Amino acid sequence: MGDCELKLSEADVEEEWRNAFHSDPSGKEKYYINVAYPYPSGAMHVGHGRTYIVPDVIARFWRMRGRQVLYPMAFHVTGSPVIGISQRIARGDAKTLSLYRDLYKVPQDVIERFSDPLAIVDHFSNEYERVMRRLGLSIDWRRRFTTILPQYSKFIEWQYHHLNSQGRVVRGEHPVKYCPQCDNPVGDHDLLEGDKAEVVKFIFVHFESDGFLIPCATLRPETIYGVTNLWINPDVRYVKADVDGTVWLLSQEAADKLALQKHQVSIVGEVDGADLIGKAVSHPLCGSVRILPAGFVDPDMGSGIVMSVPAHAPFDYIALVDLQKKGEYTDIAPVPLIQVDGYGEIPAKEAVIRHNIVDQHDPKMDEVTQEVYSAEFSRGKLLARCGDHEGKPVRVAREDVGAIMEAEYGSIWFYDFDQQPVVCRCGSRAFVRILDDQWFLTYSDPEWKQQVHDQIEKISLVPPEVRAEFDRTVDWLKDWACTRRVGLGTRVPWDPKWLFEPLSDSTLYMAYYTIAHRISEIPSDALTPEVFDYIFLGRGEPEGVDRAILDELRSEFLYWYPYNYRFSAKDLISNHLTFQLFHHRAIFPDELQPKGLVVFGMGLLDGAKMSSSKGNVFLLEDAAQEFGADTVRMFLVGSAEPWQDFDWRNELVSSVRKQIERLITYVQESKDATGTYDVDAWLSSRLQRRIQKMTEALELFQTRQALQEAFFGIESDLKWYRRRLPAGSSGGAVLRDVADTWIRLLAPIIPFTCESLWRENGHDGLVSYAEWPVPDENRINPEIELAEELIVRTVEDIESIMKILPVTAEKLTLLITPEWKNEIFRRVAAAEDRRSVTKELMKDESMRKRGKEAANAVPQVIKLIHSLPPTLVDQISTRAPDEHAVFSQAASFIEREFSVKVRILHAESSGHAKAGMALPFKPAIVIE
RNA sequence: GCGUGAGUAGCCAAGCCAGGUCAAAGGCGCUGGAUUUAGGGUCCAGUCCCGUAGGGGUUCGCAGGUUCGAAUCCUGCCUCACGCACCA
Repeated sequence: MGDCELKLSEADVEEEWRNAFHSDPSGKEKYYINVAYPYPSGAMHVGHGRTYIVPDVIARFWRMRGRQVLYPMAFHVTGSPVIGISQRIARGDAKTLSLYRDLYKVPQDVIERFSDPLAIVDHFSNEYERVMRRLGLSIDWRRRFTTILPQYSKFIEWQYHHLNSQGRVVRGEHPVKYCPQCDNPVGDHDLLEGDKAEVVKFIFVHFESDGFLIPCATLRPETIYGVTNLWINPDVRYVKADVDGTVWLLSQEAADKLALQKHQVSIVGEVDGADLIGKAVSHPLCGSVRILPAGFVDPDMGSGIVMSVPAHAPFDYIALVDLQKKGEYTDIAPVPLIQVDGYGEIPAKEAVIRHNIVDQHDPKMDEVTQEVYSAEFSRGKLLARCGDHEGKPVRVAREDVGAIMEAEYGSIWFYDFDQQPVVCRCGSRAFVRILDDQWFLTYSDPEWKQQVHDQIEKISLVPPEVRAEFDRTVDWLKDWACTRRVGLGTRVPWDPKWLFEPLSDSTLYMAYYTIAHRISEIPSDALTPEVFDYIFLGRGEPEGVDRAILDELRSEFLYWYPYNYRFSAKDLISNHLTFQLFHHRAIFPDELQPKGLVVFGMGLLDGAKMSSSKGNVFLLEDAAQEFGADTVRMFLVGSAEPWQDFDWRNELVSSVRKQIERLITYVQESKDATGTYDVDAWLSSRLQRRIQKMTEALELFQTRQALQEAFFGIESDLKWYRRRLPAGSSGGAVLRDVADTWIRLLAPIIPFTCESLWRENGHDGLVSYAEWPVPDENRINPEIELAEELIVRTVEDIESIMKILPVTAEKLTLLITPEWKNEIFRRVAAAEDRRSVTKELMKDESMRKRGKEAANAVPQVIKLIHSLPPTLVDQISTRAPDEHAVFSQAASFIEREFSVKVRILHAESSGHAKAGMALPFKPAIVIE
């Protein structure tokens, strides 16, 4: 519709806002919110859009309510993804190039610079800012920074200086994916194949034979009690190796892997697998068993030698059966050690039979193995032959037996991938390597955990249900490897070959925002830990920076901190959001701890998960281009509450656009409204309630609910208002007041439109800083609302009768309830036990006089009361409207609505057969 | 498998925590009507089934249970989402 053109385009408004949201400490009460900053390695899609728009709505709301609001933004460029991206682009990788060229629409000349990872983050940081401005985010852009800024690095150094001196950073060992060719750890994005592979921790069970050790890798150490034999591949050449001073027999592959896992390995000899068949080996927990041949044994898995538990491992069972079919080793029988519901004595055997497995090459073997494994792990209990472990659940026994083997029987841990192959992008195979000088944050520290638990109790969480998840996360956290060898970031000051990894350098930056715009002017060399101590902790006598400046920074920090709310998607609860609580607790005093967290749901696109790599994304800028920024905003905050998942569907979005157009048309039409009408007071009264409800909703971050009230609520009030006006009228001067209020209520959500309308309605300043509407108690009029409610309900009744009436109505008579039924209504409403009301009432002389008529009315009234909202029941019983007067006044309205002659009569004086149906708030209706 | 949360009419989504207000708000979609209506606007009505008087019947993942009464409380089951670690 072309007639709702706005004076100011979105671009005009964006320009007016360019510097409008710079925020400095003032005499006003502050409101500081922040969001998890983006990693700018690609373009923003609509899912990102909501993450930043919801806080913007909140920021705009509180700004209008007179708070000094700070909403800052920065960019997280720490880590290694962009390094991988830049290398893939340099290499001309088609998939990556297509993603950046076709999906993100990066110009060719810019892509060419992307072989430098910094060019990528620079480019997309600027893009983010541009698109965020396009969407109207009221951010103080002066405070923008990236996490590799020298000043920020100094800040991180300061943070870790404290954590380290508190003993919260410790050295330990950690398994990583590692490429021997590149001599470097590799991230998932650095892999050609196996990027989903996980590192699994096996235990080596050491069997002994002729003075050397035979290790068998297993995840199920408790099954040692059921070992009947070992498996070895007769076609593989094994090696004898000196491992940490003892001679082991294992595959060459396993020996190589061990060498990467902090073991001294040197090969001392070779043995054919075939030569080992039949040898006896022993372990103290299972005694002596023999080595048997099996073709399924892979030298690249574990040690290349497998311990066999035929009672519980289908592979072992079927391999044994295969041999026995040939008449060999018939003296070996499965030894059960686990009892599990749903299976008999030998679960592996049952499963194999149930699935009709013929031999060990059956493709169903993996599935069968998984089935038995799962059943035993979740429900299994150990049998008597397991000694002290009898009766223990499998998951407990597994831990216990593993620990005993490690402590008493020389077992070691062995790491390997859960799938093969894992290949580095250099083409070489990747392995698990143990880095023994890795730095850890001691999140496992029970005292620290307790402090965080205490903090979680005090913090405001939205929605409150996530509290349990935070607590669980704190309990579950172990020490966190907080450093990496490759990537962008800040070096560990005391061990500069390491960098702080991304989740560990982004836990305190909300504090950095408060001074970011000022500190960038100070040379980083001057930013010693003492300087930050002064700014953030208020102590010390730092040199090198003008004290007056430091005092200003200190006071700005104290003005804003602690932050009021931090926003983030729910997938960060289990790491980032909880980490930052740990760090705040460790560094800042009680009064500076985070006050609140808001957790978002996830975004879907046409019902499917949004994913850049799968191309299932809708870019935010494209959305703004196609629908307008306000439409995008209104859809994103209105289609679901922030913590719920939302689904972007283009056809739903276009209807939002029509809604905004209706608003514009309404406001523009209301400009000339004059005069007064009877219903004005009702509209005014309703408006006050809408203001109140929307305000409450936004205070609770319920953007959807807020929109329901402020948009659809007011719209539906207006529809009824217009319907109630005399024929030919388009409404009174009250509409101008409604328009002014409406614009302000919607300004946080659709600020571009509202900014323009506000201007058009003759206001000078920005609506972004206009005063938030406050409900005017004097204009709330319950009597009028109640009277109008009576009319609404009656009109609905008339409509539903008309609908099923075959004849055209000419006359309509409303029969008003007699006063004594009002008395019954009041008595029933007030009664504790509604079942005995009749008896009570009949004790009353005046009621008894009416006899059966009164007795019949009671159940009718009870039913009526049950069907009305309790607040309405209260109102009717405390101040029942003069129904005759209400309808007399509305008679011409009803006549017009239904094209009938209307009469209003008292039921008692009518004598009509339907007169008895008249009840309070429900007149009898006679249509003829 | 473990942890957390969720399953409501064609779709989205309120309500459930504090049982009767619930055939269940609101929006979208769809259907019909009105409109000097451009077949994409606006307004009105309908949208589980039945009904020539404002009513009745069957519903809120499935199966039970508690209660005078359950979408709302309890138990079991099924399904889905997020997380399960060194990664943004």
